[in-house]
Amino acid sequence: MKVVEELRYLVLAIQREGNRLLAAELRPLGITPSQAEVLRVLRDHGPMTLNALGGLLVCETGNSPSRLVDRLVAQGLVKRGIDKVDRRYLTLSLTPQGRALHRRIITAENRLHRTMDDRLAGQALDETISTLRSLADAFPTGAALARRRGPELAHQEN
Amino acid sequence: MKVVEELRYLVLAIQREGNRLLAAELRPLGITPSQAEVLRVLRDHGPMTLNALGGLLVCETGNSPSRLVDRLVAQGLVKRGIDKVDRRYLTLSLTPQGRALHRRIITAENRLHRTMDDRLAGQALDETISTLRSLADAFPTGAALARRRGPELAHQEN
DNA sequence: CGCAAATAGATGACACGACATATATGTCGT
DNA sequence: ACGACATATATGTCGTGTCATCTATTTGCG
Repeated sequence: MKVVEELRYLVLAIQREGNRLLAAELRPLGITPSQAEVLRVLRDHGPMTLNALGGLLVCETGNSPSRLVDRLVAQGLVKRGIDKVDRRYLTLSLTPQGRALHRRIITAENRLHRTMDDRLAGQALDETISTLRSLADAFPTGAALARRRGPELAHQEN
Repeated sequence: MKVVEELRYLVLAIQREGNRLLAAELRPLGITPSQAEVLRVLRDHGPMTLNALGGLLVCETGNSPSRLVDRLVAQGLVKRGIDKVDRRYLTLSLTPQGRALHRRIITAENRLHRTMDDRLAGQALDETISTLRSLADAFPTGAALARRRGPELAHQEN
């Protein structure tokens, strides 16, 4: 098996299992990993339009995450307003419940991160991270992630 | 952002983009990346039951990939027979068309792999691969992958 | 034998993701 | 002001993935 092919399958396997574990941690909170990412981005990067949100999400490319946001609005976690000046734009922001839930999300995510840390048993990750970055940064969602690491915003991280 | 968290998002981004690119390469062939993985496993690991197939797939955990196989059977790429001795078991194998299509799949995958190689620009991947393996191997789908790497060690014939 | 437990697979339900297309709103050239 | 174009968002469709539950078949134990 070619090296890049093994890399491809490893990435697939890790993404699947990570997602499954995170989904299990989040299930008691009534949300999914993708929904959690939306809440995270809205909390860190303030009120924003749907397109801007899409530009910062890793979990969804290209498309406007209308339906993803729909479910969060339906749960009362996100407020969807219409821009007064240009009625095409939405203004998405967390509701107080959304903000409160996000604190519990961080706890759940930290449990996953602890599990991952244990599996990695103190291995250095620097080279791995930088290799994966050079792969990811060339792509839209990788760029989204880079944007969240962001030049301008040094928001507080959990 | 914590290191393992960055790792998690990088893996997500790379998986998404890789899947998108591969899907684009495979679209002219009328199949999806998951379907391609089934054909690959069936070609490499002979006729097998649905559960055994599920045990070698990275793209789907736990469940029997009934519906995934359904579409391949509908396309005439996979033959689904019933075991004469124990009628609970299926016998899945590639049809000649499935075998023929798999050759074209390899070409498509190689185009993706070339793209990935270019992005990685000759960086050494050894450490990255071994780090990711230590993460993946602890999980079922990672184990599936390990089983595919070393078919000789695999005594999972059920 | 006769029936409970186990095993293989199928199916229902739900939320993604991706692509294509549709709708609503705004901008701009003339 | 009008109409083509552009932009933001919504929606239809399809194929996963995941979990829960269901059916069919075989096994095992009295």
